[in-house]
This record gives sequence, C-alpha cells and structure tokens, in this order.
Amino acid sequence: MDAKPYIAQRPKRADGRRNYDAILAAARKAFEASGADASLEDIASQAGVAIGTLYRHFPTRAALVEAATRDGLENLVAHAERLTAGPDPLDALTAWMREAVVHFSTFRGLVGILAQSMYDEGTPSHAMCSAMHRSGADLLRAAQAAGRVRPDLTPEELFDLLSGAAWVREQAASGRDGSTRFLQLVLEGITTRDD
Amino acid sequence: MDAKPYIAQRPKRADGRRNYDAILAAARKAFEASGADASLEDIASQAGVAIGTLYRHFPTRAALVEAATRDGLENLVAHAERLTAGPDPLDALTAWMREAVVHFSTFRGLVGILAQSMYDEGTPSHAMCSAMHRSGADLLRAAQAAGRVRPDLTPEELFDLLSGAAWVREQAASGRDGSTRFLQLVLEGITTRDD
DNA sequence: AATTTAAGCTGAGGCACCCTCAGGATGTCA
DNA sequence: TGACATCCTGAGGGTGCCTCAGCTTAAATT
Repeated sequence: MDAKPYIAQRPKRADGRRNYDAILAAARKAFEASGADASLEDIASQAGVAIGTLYRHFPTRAALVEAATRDGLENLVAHAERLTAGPDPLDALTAWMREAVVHFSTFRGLVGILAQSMYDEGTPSHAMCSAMHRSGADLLRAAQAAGRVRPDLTPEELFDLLSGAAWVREQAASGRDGSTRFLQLVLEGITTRDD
Repeated sequence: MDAKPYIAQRPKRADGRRNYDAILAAARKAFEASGADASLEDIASQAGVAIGTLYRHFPTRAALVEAATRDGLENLVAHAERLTAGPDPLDALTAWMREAVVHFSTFRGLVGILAQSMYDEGTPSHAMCSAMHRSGADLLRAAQAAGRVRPDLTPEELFDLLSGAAWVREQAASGRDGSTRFLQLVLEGITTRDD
C-alpha cells in the first residue's frame, strides 16, 4: 500500500561509507560505459567489494541508479530556480530544457527509468522526478504567462517532448546526434507565432 | 567487411516450415506481452520446439524481431505508395506518420531496434528501415514541394521526431498515452505558418 | 583495555537466460 | 527403398541476478 521507495543513504560506520562511495563511483563509470543495465557484479568487483555488499547498500538496481544520478538532477532543479529569476521566461525555459536533455541522457537507459519514475511513486527516482516536474512546470507557466509558449501545452506534454529528445540523443550515442536539432524543432513548434 | 545481415527465410522442408511458423507466432505473442527482450527459451517451448530449433531458424534475436515485424512494416511502405497518389500531400504525410508511430511501437523495445537499424547496415531490419526511410522522404518532399511543411526539415529529422513519438507511446503502455498529442504538437510545429 | 553489540562483509549457491554443438531423426528425391 | 541433405534435440558451459547463513569489525560501553 504505502510502497515506500528505498532511497540509499550514506551508512554510519566508516568502512560502510568507504564501500558505499566506492560502489557509487564504480557504478557511475560502468553506467556511462555500458548503460543502465551494466553488470552489478562487475560494479561490485570494480569497487573491490563482494556482491552482497553492493546489495546491502543498494537493494535494487533502481536504487543504485537513483543514487548515481541524484547530484546531477539536484543541480538541474537548482538551476531552474536560478533561471526563474532571469528576465526572459522563454529563454529560461529553453535553456533549462537543453540542460535537462543532457542530464536525462547521461547514460543509455536513464531516460526510460526517469520516464517510468515520473508517474510511478514507489520508485526510488520518483521524488527527484517530481521535483523536476515542478521546476519544469514553473518555467513553462512563466513562459506561457508571458505569451511566448502556446497556452494549451501541459507540463506532462512538455516532459514527453523532453524525454523524446533525450531518448533520441541516447540512441545516437555513437555518431550523429539529432537531439539538438530535435529540441530546436520542438521549441520552435511550441512557441507562439508572432515572429 | 561485407557484414551481410541474416534475413530469415522460410525453410524448404515441411517440418521446417511448420516450426518456423510456430516460432514466429509464439514470438509475436511473447514480444507483445513482454517486449523485445522476451525469453527466447519461453518462445521456443511455447512453439513446441527445442531451443536449438529456434536458433536454427533465427540465429539472433534481431533476426527474429525482423521476421516478426516484417509484414507490418511492409504494409506501412505499401500504404505510403498509395498515399502518394492522394490529393493533399500534408494529409498524406500526417496520416502516414500516425500509422508509422503505431507500427513502431508494436511492442516495447521495437523503436530502439528500428532506430538502430536505420543507419546500421548489417542489421536484419536495415533493409526494411531503408524502405521506410525512402517512403517517408518521398512524402516529406511532396509536402514540402506543396509548401505545407518547413523546407529545412530533413528526412533524418523526420524520423527522429517519429521515433521520439513512438518511444513515448511505448513508455506509456500502461495508462496515459501521450503519443497522439506528442505527434500533434510535432506536426503543428513543422507545418508552415499560414493558417 | 576488555567487552559487547550492532553494523557490515563475504561468497557459495540456486535460479533464469543465452547460445552452441555433437549426435540422432526425418522429409524428400531418385 | 535407399541415400542424403535438412532439420531437430537438449545437455552443457557461460553470464548475470539475488539471497542468506556465518563471519568480521567499528564503535560504543564499562
């Protein structure tokens, strides 16, 4: 019923903290290299730790992904707050979206996890996703209030567009990166037509 | 060097054909239910066949996916040709895109495979993807020639938008389907602004 | 410093899936 | 009715997931 998501926390004992950090570092490297489905046993051995230790700190793959991406996404939310203060709401929105796409495609498979977490509470990343949702919605509302973005666009739709762009970027990992242009097309598509 | 993609073909002996068909039917069902990463051993046993037999007919998962989706995509290409003859090139393009999104998201994981195959020869689905690329490019060119779609849009970009929409649809499998609206936004975004 | 104890660590082991291949079965053609 | 090419089988080795019983150790207590 309550389906509490497991959020990994830095353990109390010194050796525990050491291992926690080592695992996280190894995981970031492995995810970057092999995507979100990198071998957990590889990550453990890369961190110089037995597999059981990894599972002690991060009982599920999702928990590990969440921990590995938390910082980046926190920054994204923080940056949104800074942008809100800026002069041009459309510039703020587009800048934030560009940045979001980059973060969403940090490694292969991440967008899918985030998209899943967005509307599924009981997922480790849900909290962070909700925060991003709020940030994006605020920026969107501001741009709409300024009459710069079509008023019928909902935050959910904005995130679909964002995720789509991130997914395209993720696919194109090797070679051609269509995501910049993708986002440009989308942005030009949703801005109001008074140019 | 030549990296010939393996395209499964219906075998000569009667028992071979029987099994080939049974496997294909089981695969379609399994992919629909569990996505492109459904268990091949399950598919084999569902088809009443040993695992080695499955591998005989479809040496890789990609080959099986290709065979399982060939018909649908062939229809898509055929439909494009019929649409080309129609009166309104923009209607033709949008109708085709809508249909394409549906086919691309027949089951979870397919868009990714197709997006990969699009520019990677030596993949079983590459041939079919190229055919679709041509179809889409033709429809796009026609709509652009009629001045209905922004002239700087390339076929590659069109497919990125298409794939993005299909991916969103695939994600939303359970519950909310954002892809219709996604495609609408994209389409309104790329049409020329004379309304 | 010795004791206690809770936090942490280990890695074997069961399970699922992947893919191969040697040996056996059988459809087909003459 | 051979004879042969095609086809089928399923055990087996490899990888990865995840658990858990037993051991180790940091740190709090006396």
